[in-house]
Amino acid sequence: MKPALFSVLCEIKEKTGLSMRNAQEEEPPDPQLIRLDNMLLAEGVAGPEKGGGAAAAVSAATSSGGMSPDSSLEHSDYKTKLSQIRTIYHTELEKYEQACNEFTTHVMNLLREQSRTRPVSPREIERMVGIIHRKFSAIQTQLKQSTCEAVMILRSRFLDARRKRRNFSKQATEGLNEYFYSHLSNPYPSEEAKEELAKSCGITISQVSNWFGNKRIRYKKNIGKFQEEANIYAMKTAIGATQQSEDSPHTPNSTGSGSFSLSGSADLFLGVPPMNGAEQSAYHLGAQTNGTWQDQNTPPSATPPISDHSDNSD
DNA sequence: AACCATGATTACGC
DNA sequence: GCGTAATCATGGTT
Repeated sequence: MKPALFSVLCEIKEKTGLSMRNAQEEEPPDPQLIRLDNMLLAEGVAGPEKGGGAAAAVSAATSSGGMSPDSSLEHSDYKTKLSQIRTIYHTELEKYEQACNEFTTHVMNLLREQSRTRPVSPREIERMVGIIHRKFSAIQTQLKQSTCEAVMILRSRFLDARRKRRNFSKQATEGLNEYFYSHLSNPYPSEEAKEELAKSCGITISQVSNWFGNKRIRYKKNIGKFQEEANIYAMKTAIGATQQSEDSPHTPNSTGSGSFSLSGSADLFLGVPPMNGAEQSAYHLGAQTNGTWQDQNTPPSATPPISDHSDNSD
């Protein structure tokens, strides 16, 4: 008697409540959650356990950053921090899952128990479970979000080289400057030259490229400021070249920087005082000052298409 | 602390 | 992919 009555009442409840609750019945895919999942997976936080996970994370980080393969010390530090995040994430996740299961079973038992004294349909229980799961998954999403944030912060801390900037050694800067000022009319080192510079200066090729990029732009922006430096290096290379030519009349093959063929640029440097020349001094560096090196492939005027100097005999 | 120098990154163009 | 220009973030200096 009672079961039959209850089932009827349940049916009525279903019908009245249907319109209200049907809306939240199906759950949307939630693109943000997917995004978070993907990121955590890519970061190696959510992936397979240990070892492979961390390695994958580091490789992903390095590949995306395009960093140099060295600096493994920082990476190991990064790795430990990342695995810390991983463990926290996993324990939290597990905790939530467990809590969710416990709560769900608890509620289910409760409802089942209550179904003896009041009309509770199985569907209602099901729906309740769904609600609980949704609530917990919302919490999980939050956990994922904060984990993602933590990883991002970690990455920006450790992998962003700007934060770990060290000035190059004196010799390195010297070598770079030497090349720059001795090729002032066309300060674009070839791949080979970059390689040589990198090797001799103890830095990477991309660092050489960065350096030249920065140097060109900063030089061009404020030639006056670099006048003194230019003179010093021009003098230096000139002296080096003369010494070398006295010593042995061969083309230098060591760093490729030697030789004084500053054609239009270095001839008057010796007479320019370090301080006053700033304003009117853009003169003596000729081509590159007004032309600003612009296009390397189409020389504006009488320059022959073959590179810049007489020295590069390779 | 303010300031400049400097290496690295980003956005964009070719 | 390499270049410029702008920008960021840190290292040194004052």
